[in-house]
Amino acid sequence: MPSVRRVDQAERRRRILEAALDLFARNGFHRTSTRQIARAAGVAEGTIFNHFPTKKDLLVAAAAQVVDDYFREEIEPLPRESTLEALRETFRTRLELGLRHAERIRFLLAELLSNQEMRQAYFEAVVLRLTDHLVRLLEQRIAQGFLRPCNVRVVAGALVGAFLTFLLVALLDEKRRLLTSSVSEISDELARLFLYGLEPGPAEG
Amino acid sequence: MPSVRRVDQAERRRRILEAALDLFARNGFHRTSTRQIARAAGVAEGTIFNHFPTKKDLLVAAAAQVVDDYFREEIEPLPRESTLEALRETFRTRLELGLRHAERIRFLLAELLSNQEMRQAYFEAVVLRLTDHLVRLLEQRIAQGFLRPCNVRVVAGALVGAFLTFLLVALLDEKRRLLTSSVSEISDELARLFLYGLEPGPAEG
DNA sequence: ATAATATGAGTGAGCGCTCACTCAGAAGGA
DNA sequence: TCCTTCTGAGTGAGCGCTCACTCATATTAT
Repeated sequence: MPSVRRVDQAERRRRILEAALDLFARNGFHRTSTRQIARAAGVAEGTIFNHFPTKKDLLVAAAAQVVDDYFREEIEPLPRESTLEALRETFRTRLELGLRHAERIRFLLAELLSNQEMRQAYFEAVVLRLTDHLVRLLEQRIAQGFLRPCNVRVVAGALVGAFLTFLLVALLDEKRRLLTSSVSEISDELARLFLYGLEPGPAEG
Repeated sequence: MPSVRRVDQAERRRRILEAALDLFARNGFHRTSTRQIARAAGVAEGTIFNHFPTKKDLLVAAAAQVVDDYFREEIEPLPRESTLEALRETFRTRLELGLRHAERIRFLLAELLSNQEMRQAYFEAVVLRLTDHLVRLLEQRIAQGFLRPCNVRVVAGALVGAFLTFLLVALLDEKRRLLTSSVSEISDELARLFLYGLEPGPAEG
């Protein structure tokens, strides 16, 4: 039977991680001191180091938390009915989820870009996971004849890129000079772009 | 006539900036000390502060340098002949230039993501500049009837996103598990994707 | 000689992390 | 039940260190 003590311990750890992630996302890893984290978590500074050997371990745990939270809500496969509808809905739900997690995703990306040691692990966890999923979906639908054959890895990269960029732009564009459309308008246009391309043609109607 | 001293001064400033940018790109802003910069530039630590009041000023100047260097090589408008060819060539030259500047672009992006103060200024300088250029090109070609009407801002965002993502992936994917194709293959596929879309059709041949 | 500039040891602030100590609560004997 | 002993997580002042930045002095150009 788990003692009362152990429950409290897990809860304390969770609170420290929560406080750290919150501060990292708002102010960045380097601008956040362990003293600040302790104050925000309502514990003594030393307690942090009972749960996480170093500040870097806290960073790694925080980054893992972001990835886990994002992928908890599963990316469901495109329904078979209409490819355009399916693409649009996938874009919409993913963009909305991303925008909800935007601050934390920015923190994760910033760390990935500036922290050489974290790249390998999280590149695998985030980018490969996203694109592998897309690659499987694309291959399946090409086999079914719904999409033309193509270099699926390049196309998957472009899809992830278009998606990530909207998150970044949403974060950077505080004056809303670029993100003037709504999420559903954007999803609409992206779905049409990737399905029909930019060439004028009969697909337009 | 400019004195020898003044030439030396400008040259010194340039060397300090060069050394700082090099170290920032390799190790990140926070992991680079002013002592390191001084040693790399071959000057005393105090000299840095004669040219740049604070370390942050050095960061701002370094970031500006990256933007200037990237945009020095002008983005020429698409030639009129073949839209597919033009798109492909634009992607190819931009990707190659980006890959040459990759480490510095990563540094710039990392700072943009983690440094709240720099966002406003550099968002304008980088993202708006790139997309505004694309928006103008797209509108022009739509008016000429070469492309279907569309939400040009969304499409421009997707193009910039696909482009940026390949740079990021190139930087993160050390084991080359995603970037298995050559730059020209990638440009080829992207041009076809954005022009014809993914739907099977007569455009395929 | 004078002004302009370069120098680098020095400064204090702030950092991650430690460790001697505290004390609530579990364990156990009577 | 009550008292004693044991345990280990929690605590926070403080350590050692690094940092950006300063300033008295040296060097150099005119």
